[in-house]
Amino acid sequence: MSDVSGIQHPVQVPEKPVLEGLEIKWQARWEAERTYQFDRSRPRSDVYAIDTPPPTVSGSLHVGHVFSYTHTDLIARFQRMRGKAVFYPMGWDDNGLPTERRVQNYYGVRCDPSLPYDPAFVPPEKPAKQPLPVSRPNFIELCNRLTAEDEKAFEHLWRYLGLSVNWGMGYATIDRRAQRASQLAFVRLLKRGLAYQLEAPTLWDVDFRTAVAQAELEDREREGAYHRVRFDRPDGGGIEIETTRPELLPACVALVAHPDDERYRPLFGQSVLTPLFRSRVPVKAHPLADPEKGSGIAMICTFGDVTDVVWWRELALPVRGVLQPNGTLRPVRWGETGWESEDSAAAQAHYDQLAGLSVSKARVQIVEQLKQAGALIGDVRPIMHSVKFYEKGDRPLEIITSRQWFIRTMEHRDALLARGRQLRWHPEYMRTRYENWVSGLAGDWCISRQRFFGVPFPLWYPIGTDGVVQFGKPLIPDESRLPLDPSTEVPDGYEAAQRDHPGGFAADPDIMDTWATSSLTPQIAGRWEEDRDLFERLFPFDLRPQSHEIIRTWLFDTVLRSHFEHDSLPWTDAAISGWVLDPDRKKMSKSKGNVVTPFALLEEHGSDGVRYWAARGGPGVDTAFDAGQMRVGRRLAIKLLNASKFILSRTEPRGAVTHTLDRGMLTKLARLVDEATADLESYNYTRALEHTEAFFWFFCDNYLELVKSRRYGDHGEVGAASANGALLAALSMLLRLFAPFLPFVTEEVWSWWQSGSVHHASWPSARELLALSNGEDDRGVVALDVAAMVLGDVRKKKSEQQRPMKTAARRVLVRERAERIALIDDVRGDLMAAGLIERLETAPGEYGVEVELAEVGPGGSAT
RNA sequence: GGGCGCUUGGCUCAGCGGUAGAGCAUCGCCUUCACACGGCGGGGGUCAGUGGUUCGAAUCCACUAGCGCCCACCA
Repeated sequence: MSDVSGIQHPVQVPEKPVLEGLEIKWQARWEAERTYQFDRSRPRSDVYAIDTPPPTVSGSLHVGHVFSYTHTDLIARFQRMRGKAVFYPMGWDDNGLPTERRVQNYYGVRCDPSLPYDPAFVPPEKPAKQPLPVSRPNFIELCNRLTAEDEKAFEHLWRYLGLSVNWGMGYATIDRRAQRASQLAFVRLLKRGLAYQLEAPTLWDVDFRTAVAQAELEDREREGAYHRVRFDRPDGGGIEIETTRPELLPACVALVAHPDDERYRPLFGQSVLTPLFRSRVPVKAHPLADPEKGSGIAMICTFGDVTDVVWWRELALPVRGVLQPNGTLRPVRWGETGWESEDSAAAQAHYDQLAGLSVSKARVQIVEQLKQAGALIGDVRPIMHSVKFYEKGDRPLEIITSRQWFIRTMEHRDALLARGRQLRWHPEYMRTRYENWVSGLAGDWCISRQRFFGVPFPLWYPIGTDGVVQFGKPLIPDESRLPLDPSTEVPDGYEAAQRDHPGGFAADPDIMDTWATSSLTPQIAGRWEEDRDLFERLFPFDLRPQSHEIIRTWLFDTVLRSHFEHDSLPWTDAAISGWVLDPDRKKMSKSKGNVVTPFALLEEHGSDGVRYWAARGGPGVDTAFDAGQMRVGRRLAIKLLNASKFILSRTEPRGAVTHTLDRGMLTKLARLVDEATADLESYNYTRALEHTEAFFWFFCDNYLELVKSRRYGDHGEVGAASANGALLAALSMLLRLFAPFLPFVTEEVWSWWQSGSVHHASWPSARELLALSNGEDDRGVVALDVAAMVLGDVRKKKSEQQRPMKTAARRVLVRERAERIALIDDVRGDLMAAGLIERLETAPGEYGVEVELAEVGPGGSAT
């Protein structure tokens, strides 16, 4: 390697080097010179492919993004310097609900799919109080418009932070390529029977009016209340149940108790009458019923919670659904099939007071009715209990029967667990989260959503001559037609005029869950089925970086899709980053109002300073937001400028590294290189930085001071040549070791004396150093350490005596073990110069230093 | 209820079987010719608790407590 100590052009060091402006200067240069462009001509074995997380484009990036994206960039830069062609695209997740919501608020509009497209539509200057209804195509235009603006702002921040992304290789989860991949992958699953549709109870958000998946649930503690309600037994007796959802009483289809519960065993197989509605419902036995809860017997409604669904399915009960998609109780005609009652007129009268009410209002109403009927026993007892919410929703989820699309997961659980074991996790223990999730899967993955801004299902259904839509016979387009929107395009063999007419066709009205697209990021970024040559150079990818809370969604879903489509893992390694915590140890998030604007941070501490802080947060470790660490990083970058300026201030004479001290320093550095390389290979970037930094400060505080006088020629030509050779070699190495962490300052210093970018320089190897110093020098290592120790003790003496460091030491006596005394003689000149030692004596013994300082001169100043 | 992780000086963390470490903060000294956006040096911890394994434990094992996260069928 010619660049170990070679100078590639006349050295140009600024008079007073500063960090200010380096971000602007170098990001422009990197863009102009396409420094980080992906070389797609390289074979798979030379490629390092990263499945970058596409950030959600629904507002602004926060410091947590800066944190975790820096981690990925460290790895990308390391791999690039190791000679890999690094595939590092940036996607944007602009598909889905967050964007819809943001567009609604930003422009003050609401999507009304029944309206026709208005090509002349212009959004209001300021959002109106009443949302303006717009057509679906107009709404989608606004989504695209707003996300484009956000994406520009995001790219600006990433460039300023110094992410070495392949700009131009990106994608957006709503763009044509993502739509095609989503639809293509779905159609293939459908043809293989791995996707299916089903009319079934589904978790439903009544505000968003859409189905949601198990992975999008979260529990929240809410106030609720137990209501003790009396059912009548045919023999005239009563039976009391407790419920938190009395409004679902009309939807009650059975009571259930534990099979071993002696209290209720005699009732199994009999039936009882619901209060108010006088419906006859059976009493059933099921092991999930908990004798300890409430009265030990529960009512089963269709559907109050997921346990109801289990009971309904396993006990083969009928459906008596009362909730409609908007969260109100629907009109019901009592006496019809499925709605039998002993007294239909009374049931109807009771129910009519509930129909049309929201769940919460219906609850208040029915409690009143139960009281009047004498069926409510005792007082209502308030409790706190956890309730399932859609993670983005504000009202509890309901369970509503509807037709939805699913991808099979349950019957592939074992294979998916095996995939999880095949994957290399960083840190290793994150694998457990995946295993917990896969083992706990409760149902297949519901991928359909009743929303607007997303990837449509590319399907139509024939309409019978009777006008009934035949959902069981989907019309699947040829793959060559994808992507398509079935609401505007027409299935083969039909005319546009036949849309929504008997004998014609109907489009599938739904869009896909956003994860149904995000789970294909390797395929989308890698241009699967579009650019076969590229895809084969990338897939399976090397790295999926992501945070731990979306292991159950993004990571799992991606593994699933790849397992089905490619019978492979999507990547070999997953690096899981932690969260950024505020000083109260809470996750930083917008809703808590504790988010720091990332751009202001970068401007205040410098991108290198912020990256340093991020790099100190190890893989998977939640890390406190700490401006102090950013200042430390900034100080390190400044030190690098100044130490480099010093080293480059004199480059001649320059020659073979022969001096013990220099050989010792290079040997230490060679050992550091081996360590740091191994650490980075195993994604332990934090340790690599820590060790590099520790070496660098030792190097500045001790080696530079020890070598200073000799490199100026005070001890002859040969010694100076050795010093300068070693200094330049060390600088080259250190710049390259720091380059992934501090890309701006290292590039700046590199440019003072080297050609090309440090980010394409080869990653340092111990071998190139040892070639220069003619092999390892263990003696030199010890000599350097001893010299540093003695120098430290001399300084300590001066400090203790409150004397300036420039105070001379008349006499220094070093006691040291006999075999080390010879080493001291090897570095005697350097040590005496650095410590301003006038007479250096040695004596055998346990290590110890005696220092005799010069007198304080006249007037108190030291001489 | 199950699982995972964490608990080390005032703060943020490293160490993970061999006599307690770093940075920040603090205190003292020094305007030293690369660096005052600085340098040098000092003080400060019975490594959450209890028990065990070991010649030896912050480091391994068990239990306990606190914090965080994930999961769970939450009448």
